[in-house]
Amino acid sequence: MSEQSQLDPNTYDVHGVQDKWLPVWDELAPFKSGRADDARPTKYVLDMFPYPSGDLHMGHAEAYALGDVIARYWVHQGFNVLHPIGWDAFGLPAENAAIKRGENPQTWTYENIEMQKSSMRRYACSFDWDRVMNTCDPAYYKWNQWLFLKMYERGLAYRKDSAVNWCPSCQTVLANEQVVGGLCERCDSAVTKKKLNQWYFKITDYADRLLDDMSQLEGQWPEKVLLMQRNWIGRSKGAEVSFEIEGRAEPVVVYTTRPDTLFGATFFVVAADSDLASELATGTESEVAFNEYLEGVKAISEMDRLATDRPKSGVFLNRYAINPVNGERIQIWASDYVLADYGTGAIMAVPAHDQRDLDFAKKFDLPIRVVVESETDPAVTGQATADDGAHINSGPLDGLGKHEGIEKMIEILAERKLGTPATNYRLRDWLISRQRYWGTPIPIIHCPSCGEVPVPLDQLPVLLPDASDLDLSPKGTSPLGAADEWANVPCPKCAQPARRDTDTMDTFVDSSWYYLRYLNPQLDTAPFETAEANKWLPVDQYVGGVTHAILHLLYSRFFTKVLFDMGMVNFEEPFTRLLNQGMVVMDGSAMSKSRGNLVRLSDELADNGVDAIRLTMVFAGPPEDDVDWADVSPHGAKKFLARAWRLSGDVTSAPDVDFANGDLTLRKATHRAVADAQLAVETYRFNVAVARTMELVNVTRKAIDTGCGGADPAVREATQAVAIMLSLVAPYTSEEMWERLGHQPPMALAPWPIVDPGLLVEDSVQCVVQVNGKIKERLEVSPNISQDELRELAMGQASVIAAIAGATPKVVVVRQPKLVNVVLG
RNA sequence: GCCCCUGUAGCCCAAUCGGUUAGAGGCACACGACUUAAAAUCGUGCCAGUGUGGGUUCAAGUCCCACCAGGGGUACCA
Repeated sequence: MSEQSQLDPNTYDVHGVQDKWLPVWDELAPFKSGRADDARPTKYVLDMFPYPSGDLHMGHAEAYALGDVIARYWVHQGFNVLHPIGWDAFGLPAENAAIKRGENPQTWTYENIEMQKSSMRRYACSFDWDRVMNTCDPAYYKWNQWLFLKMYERGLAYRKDSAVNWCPSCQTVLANEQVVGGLCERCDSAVTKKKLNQWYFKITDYADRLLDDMSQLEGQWPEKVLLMQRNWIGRSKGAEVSFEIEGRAEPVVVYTTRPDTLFGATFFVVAADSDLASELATGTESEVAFNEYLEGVKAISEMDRLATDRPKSGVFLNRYAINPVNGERIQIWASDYVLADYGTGAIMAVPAHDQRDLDFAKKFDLPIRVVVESETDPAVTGQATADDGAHINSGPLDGLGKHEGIEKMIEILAERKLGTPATNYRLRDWLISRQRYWGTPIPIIHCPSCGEVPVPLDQLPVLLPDASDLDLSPKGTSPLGAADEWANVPCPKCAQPARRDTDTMDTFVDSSWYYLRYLNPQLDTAPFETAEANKWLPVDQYVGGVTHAILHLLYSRFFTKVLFDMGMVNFEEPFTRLLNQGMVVMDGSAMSKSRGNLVRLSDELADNGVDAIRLTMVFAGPPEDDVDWADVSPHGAKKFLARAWRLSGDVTSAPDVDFANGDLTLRKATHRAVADAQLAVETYRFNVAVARTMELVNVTRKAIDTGCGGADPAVREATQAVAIMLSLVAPYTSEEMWERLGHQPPMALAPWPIVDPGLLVEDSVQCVVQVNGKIKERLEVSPNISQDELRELAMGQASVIAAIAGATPKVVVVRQPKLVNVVLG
């Protein structure tokens, strides 16, 4: 009571309730999930953890408001909910900010984390604050290194030379996701390729499982995300076929999805930038022309390469391959339309049935042979035909359709040992090396005599050297390379002078397993405890932006499968349900300073308070849709909260009053509202749940003012239901209402109202009687009227008899209790 | 180019299974109350036939086909 006296009981004080309840919640810790004696069933709600670049913004406000609805709902439903938060704290922005301001990336990062943490507390996120962790803590990245070494042991971490994305301005490699339209996402320079020796995770070993296990996620993840992952993995089935090359001892293998069109292969193309192309060109009269062409190809920027309507180019190598099924001598060309790193880097070209091959054939006047019957002639129309049809000009395949043709050809090739069935993937291994400072050092030591030597597990973590002694500005090699004292160490095997690997890991490694670290963020003997993992995981509900639809979610799924194979977890998919929230935009476009449409979260919170902003986010529309701040009304949300709050002051019955004697109409409305809201929350229609709550507030207001009055027990029942439903989105208002209603905090732990099915049943429902679909009569009938009874009743109505006018009904459709339709001839 | 999603009042959005006269909620607007007045607040009210054209059905916002518009994904993957 002493606390309440600080607030004016007649005025809804937005900031007053925040200041009042925040310390109380800190004290009561209603969302603590680690108690050993907790017998409640478990749920794990996970929000994608934030990157600590400055304070929270509108996007965070939306995402965390949505995750909170689910977490708080499950708590009210009696679950022991694990809802943790941490920071994805390694990464380039910290390094860039440090370079710009001359600060230490570590200082910058931890300052931002503290700022975000305090904003989140005030925003009343239902996090378990005992489980906080940051990926840049040595206690965390130690286990990145441990996992890396376990992967290395299993042959899943390896080094290779490869052409990687390189930004000549930033002087660093870029991940695929940092190349936008061929340009560096930060400085807009044209990205080039550079051959470097880098570390990779062998995610391609898991391609089939990553693809096939998606069937478990069907219906639980957005269809769009599953589709994007399927496309990204890009499994295709076909065959590998050997072609003899004149003047070369070894045959060359090509991959094709259409082995049935082999009789239509009229030339052969190798990727211009492949080793094979150079080898075939060397010593021929085309060598000079080829080298010129290759230089030209290398000079083309990534951006230009992406142009789809680029004309085909290439050079004849003056070499010939032999078509294995018909013995034909076919020309070998080099071109950049064949990719060196997909399949075998060489193809059989079937111009009649592949558009790219046809474009090439027409440009260089190469032969075109139709082998699958179609109405149009590709050579004339310029359109390759890929439809099913009968094979022609194909010897033993003649007359067969596409599917049988493929099978038959594979059979023939196998018999003659010229080919085998084969599967190819678009997915590439995951390049994890970064030439950056602010990341996890790769725990490998390079020894001149022993080669790659893993850092012994008992010497982990390999700590980052102090940034203040290093030049972090981009210069094309890792800043760690300059830390000689750090890098020069004796080889763990032979004790001779050796050198640490100076690259750091991609930060996607950090986020691939953080959901397991929350179980025991302080644990010093393992990344996590298997028993705890099997108790809490897989995550029941994951919430985050669709921007991570492919990379983060694919990598996390990969890690989980590796951990499963290592026997460390007993599940193979980490996230059971996934919700992708939309973005917060302004006037239809993404907010940005340069556009001048930035809405500051701190301003919005100051004007309307935490609850109103959370409510606005949730009520704006379906959670997957973008919230356009121009279309919503935080002020309206605040008004509604005041309206709801006012109810709690008008309830005059005692807290323990028996609802059974309350006004029946209001009781029914309450139970209907709770039942609807419950269903809406469970099906992600949070905006609808809010609308139901608003409706109940309106009905209760009327009951108090012009109906049964504030003393009726039903008014208390309704108002308490409002408070609980509201606690999913507006925890401060809800807690305040709960106290005014005579209850103890924390209201977050109050049980969800139990719906009485008896109160959902109506005494009577309206039934329409149609004749030929036109409404002739409305009847009040019992909800459990029988089909025959209703038919009889309807057919007896004067208006219906008049409308039928003596005709014989063709059919009478009865959908009791709501509809009868009499259909005349 | 290919693939996917979405089109409901001025605006944001609702509408288990196909089933009453499409409307739960909100914004905006109009009017009324309060006020010297205005703002704020409270109350009352208003508006579309579901992008277009076909089809299936006794019955279509809901299912099917085509087109149009908007949004997203992808980029020569053989």
